[in-house]
Amino acid sequence: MPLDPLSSTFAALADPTRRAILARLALGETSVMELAEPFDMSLPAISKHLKVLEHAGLISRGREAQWRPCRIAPASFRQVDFWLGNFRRFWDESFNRLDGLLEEMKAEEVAKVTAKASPRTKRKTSVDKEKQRGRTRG
Amino acid sequence: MPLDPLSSTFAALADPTRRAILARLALGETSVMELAEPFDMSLPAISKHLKVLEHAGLISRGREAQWRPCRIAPASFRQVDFWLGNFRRFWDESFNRLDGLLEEMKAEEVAKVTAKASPRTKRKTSVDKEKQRGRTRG
DNA sequence: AGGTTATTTAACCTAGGGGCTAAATAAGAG
DNA sequence: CTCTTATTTAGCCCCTAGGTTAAATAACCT
Repeated sequence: MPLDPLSSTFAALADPTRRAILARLALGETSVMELAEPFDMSLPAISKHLKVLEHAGLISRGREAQWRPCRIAPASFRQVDFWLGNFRRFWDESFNRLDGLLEEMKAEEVAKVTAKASPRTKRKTSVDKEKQRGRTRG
Repeated sequence: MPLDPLSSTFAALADPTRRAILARLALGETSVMELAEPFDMSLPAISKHLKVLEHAGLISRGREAQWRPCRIAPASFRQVDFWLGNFRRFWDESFNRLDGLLEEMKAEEVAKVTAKASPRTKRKTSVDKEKQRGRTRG
């Protein structure tokens, strides 16, 4: 009965209402009432959606008087992104380039600080590297 | 009845069997029989899963004699990644750093042009800004 | 205490998802 | 044509997801 975390997270994301709620929460923490306002739907329905999102680890909830403010919780998003990473090479062409760019910038940053300025000019394109690369993101 | 693309994609990803199938396909194109082999499940069940994945745009299928080889299809993965990008700032530190760096660079650029050089030392925290930001990946 | 606001729980309904078995289709192989 | 292999379709179950309304909590206000 209890789905694995990734399954319940994806399941939670499969509903447009819930994704809209998350989009709203991306703008900042807010109450159930305000979250419910845009939808033509009863409050219990929204309450259920929030429970699903919370159980999926996509949001967390606090308590302030009679309000239960909701906010984005990063963990499950991170897991989804991580899982997606296994497939990124199938579509993200700029993945390698961006990755290279990041390293370059980091190197420059370091160069400034250490004043050692080892010049990076080479890009990597190898495929094997995909596997061994320490995640730059996540 | 017809869910929006993102919803059916997330729904397709919400099943561990289907994710396992995708993981197998990440290793390369293969037949239904071979995809079914690891699972203690009837072939029709697998067939249904494949149909769901195909309808979600996560795989595509060819025809070779009596086989219908399946392979990863990039489009829907890309869409998921794109959607996820709206939330990346919530967990990806390197994303924020990149974002900050980009803004800094832009600011320097502007400074050069306008020759007004208002020194930027502070990182943005405004929420509104998030909306107008063009995606870095995608 | 009694009232108002915010949110959840309970009980119910319906549609669709994921599984099965049996049968149908598609395409090579003899 | 017939046989075998690969895959899908057709029904049939059962259970859960998402919605509803009515009632229960929770916490503030007077």
